[in-house]
Amino acid sequence: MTADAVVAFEPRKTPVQARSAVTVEAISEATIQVLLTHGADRLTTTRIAHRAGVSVGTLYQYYPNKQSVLFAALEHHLNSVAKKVETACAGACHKPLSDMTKEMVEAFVDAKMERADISVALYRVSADVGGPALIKRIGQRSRKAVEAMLRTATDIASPPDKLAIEMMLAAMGGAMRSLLESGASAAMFRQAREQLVLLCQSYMAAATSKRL
Amino acid sequence: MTADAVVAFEPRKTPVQARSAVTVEAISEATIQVLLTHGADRLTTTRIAHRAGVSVGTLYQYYPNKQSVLFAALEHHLNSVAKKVETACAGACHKPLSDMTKEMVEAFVDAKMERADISVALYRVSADVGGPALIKRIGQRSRKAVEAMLRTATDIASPPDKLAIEMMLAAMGGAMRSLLESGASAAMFRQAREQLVLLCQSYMAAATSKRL
DNA sequence: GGATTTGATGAAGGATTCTTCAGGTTTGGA
DNA sequence: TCCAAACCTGAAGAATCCTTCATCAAATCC
Repeated sequence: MTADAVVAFEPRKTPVQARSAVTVEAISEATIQVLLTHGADRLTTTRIAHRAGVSVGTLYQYYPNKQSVLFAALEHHLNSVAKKVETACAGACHKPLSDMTKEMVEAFVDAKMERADISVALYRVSADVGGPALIKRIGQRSRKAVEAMLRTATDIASPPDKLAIEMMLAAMGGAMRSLLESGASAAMFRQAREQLVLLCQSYMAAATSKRL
Repeated sequence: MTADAVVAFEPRKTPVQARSAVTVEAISEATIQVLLTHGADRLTTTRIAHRAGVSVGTLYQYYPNKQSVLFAALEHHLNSVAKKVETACAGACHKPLSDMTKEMVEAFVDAKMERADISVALYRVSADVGGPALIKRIGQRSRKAVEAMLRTATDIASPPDKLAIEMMLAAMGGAMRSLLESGASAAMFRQAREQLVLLCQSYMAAATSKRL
């Protein structure tokens, strides 16, 4: 998974008939399932194919290699989370800074928690698949969404700058990762969610020098 | 690297003679070097041994398996960082909250940055070796150090609670990871350091309800 | 100086996994 | 009905890599 290997991550063939579309979906699902039930170490292409109810050859008809299968799963998950954050940002415009921050953070936490098991499983393989680069890319998208939202805040003159927003997102993501990987209880998550909101709110407020 | 495999992570034999102590040290160094020059994918026990100037058999005389070699390297790095944070905490007692926070955060950032390359290389293999569990354990140690420091703050009645401190440390570590993995420039790091200090300061202040 | 313990060697065993491809099956249209 | 394209199969090739162990060298002790 060196950087240049990423070029070989694109899917190999696009489904044409309905049955192959089903196959691809099954492989995608199976990947997560194998990850959850067997762990990252015993995640083999053969096992994924078997779980999906197809043969290995079929898997390799749609993905050029094992990494691309995992990459697709990771990408799907991160996109899903990012989309929810973006939706929350769009829905929280024209409100006070702390309100929009709260809604955004909660959307993120909830998106991650919704399938905590998948999140944790994917953290485990992220590094093997160029996860950091993907996270960086998707993180930029989220940053823009947050930035756009903050520009409409009703109680600040100018929004925090780019770096501050990136910092907040990185901190938010990192804190969430710690929590998920430590296998915290549901009760602890409720408290942690509040804390994370507070953390982001206080930072956003502090990073906003001038108020109206 | 499932949980039960961790039992096999302890070193196999302790060096008795001077030459073997040298060997162990060489293996440790070589591990990092191979990781940096060849990448995580081409990190093999044979290569590590070769780089260390010994044979594979020697390596297996001190480590029960490949994972334990990496685990030792990760542990060494994290301990080193934690120690610096603890030292900073000890040296920042009896000061205002924001001062101690600043010193602590800066110590952490500087410790990570000192060998940014190693930090990044180890992030890459962390998951393969049970890194999260180790991070959790060492994180607890750091939390206690921070907690003890905060209890001596001159300008607050009671320090933030356990969860808040854990949250801050998780956010701080996560943000740092993001930064390092994104390969930010030195100039950006200087700004990021300030931002991270601000983030932690504002959160600590917010998490402290009652002031004197 | 000889015996014992500690340390080092590295070829070879053993196991696993990724990936391919030649050949068979199903689908959909003409 | 028949054909071409799309799809699927899964045994086998090929490449790695981890780990061991019988054997040799060095160091320490008595």
